[in-house]
Amino acid sequence: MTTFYLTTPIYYVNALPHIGHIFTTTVGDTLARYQRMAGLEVRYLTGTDEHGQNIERAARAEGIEPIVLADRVVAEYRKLRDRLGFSYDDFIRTTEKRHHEGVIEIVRRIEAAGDLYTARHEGWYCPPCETYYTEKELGPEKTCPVHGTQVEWKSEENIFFRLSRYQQPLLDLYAEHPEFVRPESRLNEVRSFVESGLRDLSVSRANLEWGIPFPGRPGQTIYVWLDALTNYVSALGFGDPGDGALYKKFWENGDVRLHLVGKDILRFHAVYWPAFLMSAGVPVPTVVWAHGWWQRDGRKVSKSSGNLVRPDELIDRFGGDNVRYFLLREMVFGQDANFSDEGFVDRYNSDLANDLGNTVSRLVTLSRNAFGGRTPPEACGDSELAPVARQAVEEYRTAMEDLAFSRALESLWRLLAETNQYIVSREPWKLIKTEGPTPALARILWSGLEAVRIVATALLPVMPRVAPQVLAAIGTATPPTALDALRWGGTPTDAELPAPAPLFPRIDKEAYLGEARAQAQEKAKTMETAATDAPDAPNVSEKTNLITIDQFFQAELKVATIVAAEPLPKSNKLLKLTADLGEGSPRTIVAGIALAYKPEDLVGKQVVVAANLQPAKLMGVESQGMVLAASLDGKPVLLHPGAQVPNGTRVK
RNA sequence: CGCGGGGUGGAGCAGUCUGGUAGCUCGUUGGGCUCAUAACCCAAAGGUCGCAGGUUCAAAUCCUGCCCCCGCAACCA
Repeated sequence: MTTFYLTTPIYYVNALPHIGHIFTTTVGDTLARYQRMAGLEVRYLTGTDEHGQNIERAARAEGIEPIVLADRVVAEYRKLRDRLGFSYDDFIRTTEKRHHEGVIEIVRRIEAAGDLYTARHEGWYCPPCETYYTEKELGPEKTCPVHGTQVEWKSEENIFFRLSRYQQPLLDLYAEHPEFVRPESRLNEVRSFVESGLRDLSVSRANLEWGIPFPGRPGQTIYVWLDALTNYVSALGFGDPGDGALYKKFWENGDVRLHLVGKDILRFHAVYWPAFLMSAGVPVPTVVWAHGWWQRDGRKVSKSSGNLVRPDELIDRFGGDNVRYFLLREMVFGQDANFSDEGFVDRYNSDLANDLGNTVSRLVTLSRNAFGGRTPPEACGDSELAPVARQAVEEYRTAMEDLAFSRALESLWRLLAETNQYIVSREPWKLIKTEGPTPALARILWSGLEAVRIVATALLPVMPRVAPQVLAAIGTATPPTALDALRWGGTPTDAELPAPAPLFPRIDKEAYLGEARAQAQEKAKTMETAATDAPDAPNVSEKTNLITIDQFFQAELKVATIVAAEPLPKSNKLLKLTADLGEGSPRTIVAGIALAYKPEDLVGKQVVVAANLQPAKLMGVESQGMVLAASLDGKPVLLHPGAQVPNGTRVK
């Protein structure tokens, strides 16, 4: 039997699951379910990446062990299995013993191949980035190009992997297997990266506690990619002293080994990972498939702007399957897509409530009325709808094989539209009155039901819980498990037909949008307060949003006059302000207001400044305070006193 | 020369690789139907496919130049 091994990326446990994780796992799940129905032997893997300095730091900040933090986030991921009906066969955590064994084994093989060497690595290092930068990349005054904070001169021994040795083998791989990277456009990206030259890759860190110790290299810890990527084989028992049957079946002798990834981590999966495997003498994956990102209301999703799409409320409100449908229908696989509450409700109402739900409802009612609460007593093999359905199924299958879920669903919905047209053109409600339950009427209604049955069957991989309900509603109590059920002819004749209940009740759009807005505001509030006491920690528990007056007075807010303002070179958001707080010498304050204010308009204005903030370097300039502004959709609106007051006046 | 994504009827998008009458969903307007979840069916209005050149019998699609928008702290798929 053809094997089909499918993986999602393993998710980093420093944040709660969001729409992106859910999307990738939904895609994998739908594909896994589809391929199972197609008769392949499927194994579907997901999991979590739990090592690294970021986790360590976040845990310490909360005063807990990293594993405790990891456990907490993992619990959230596991909850999604039930909430969204995920059917993965395995969930791997990089802190598990089996994973350690796999990593040790792959390192051992890479070492044996002579692809590891130790070298002193010296340079400017940014701790938050965990990255070295060259002089050229640094900002003014030796600052990190990313953070704008001071970098450190660091010198440490690292283990390097001879990635450079695999440049040509990788190019050969891409040439021989152009399907290795999908979609095709991404292959060019990967190829040109490799063609531009590969440098050896540092695969260890010297001062990293939270990770897997590098075998035979005391003091070194295996760094992220060599650790994390290996999960795809360690989960199959690679490196396990046992029989390794799963590994042999699904990897070594497997037919399809497919990694789903987001476009941001494509390079690691399409370059580093196959290079590691080639070195270790292990087969490379057959496909790395990259998808795009979800945006929120047309903007990139980010924690700081508070526009995360948290899946919980959506699932609570609409159910997991409807969320799955939306995600798969709305994103053209491979490209970025946009999430909005309005778009969600529109999609739900028009596709699920109007088209699918209503079509079921009208057919069931007609049938029940005509045939005494049962399906029509006569099938219709040569229905006009049959060839239409056949074509829809064909398009659906082609699209599903190509991970083009939105196209697959479109073709099913075309069939639904045709079904509605068919019903209208035959006017069965008139026939019931004029001629009664004739064989002709039976064939018409049976055809309609059959078309819907095919749609619902094709939806099983997409909506694993709701699709069976649809099937049950039209007389098929046991959902089929194989794709042959997509052939015309499966609707039972003269079978019991339960009274219709709305499967997809319509949502009142205006009411829902109001509701969603109120929720978002509520959430923004709790997030703000949570951010003050645990900057990077996942906020699982409820936090109160009340502070005491003493806490409030910890912030020294003072009035200051802006005496000078100039833009910061190379920055488009920052202005460098000189502000008089009545302290003798003025302060330098960097403010991210350049998009909303011109420097010349600010000079002479009085503003409110948080005066006892820790100084911070932004683009190499030390900022000695913060100018207060109301934040309106990310655009700052400065606060000014209602009347001129002396500089340094306390605000309370 | 920092990197990347994008500009297609009112909104959101597909189509661009592999040129050949511009398509989908929603919305709007008019009509129909009454089995159905104010649903469904029919019809209409609405687009110089960012701009300018070029190649071609033919360009949303290929080439050149330009304009505009969005993202690029961490996290993250």
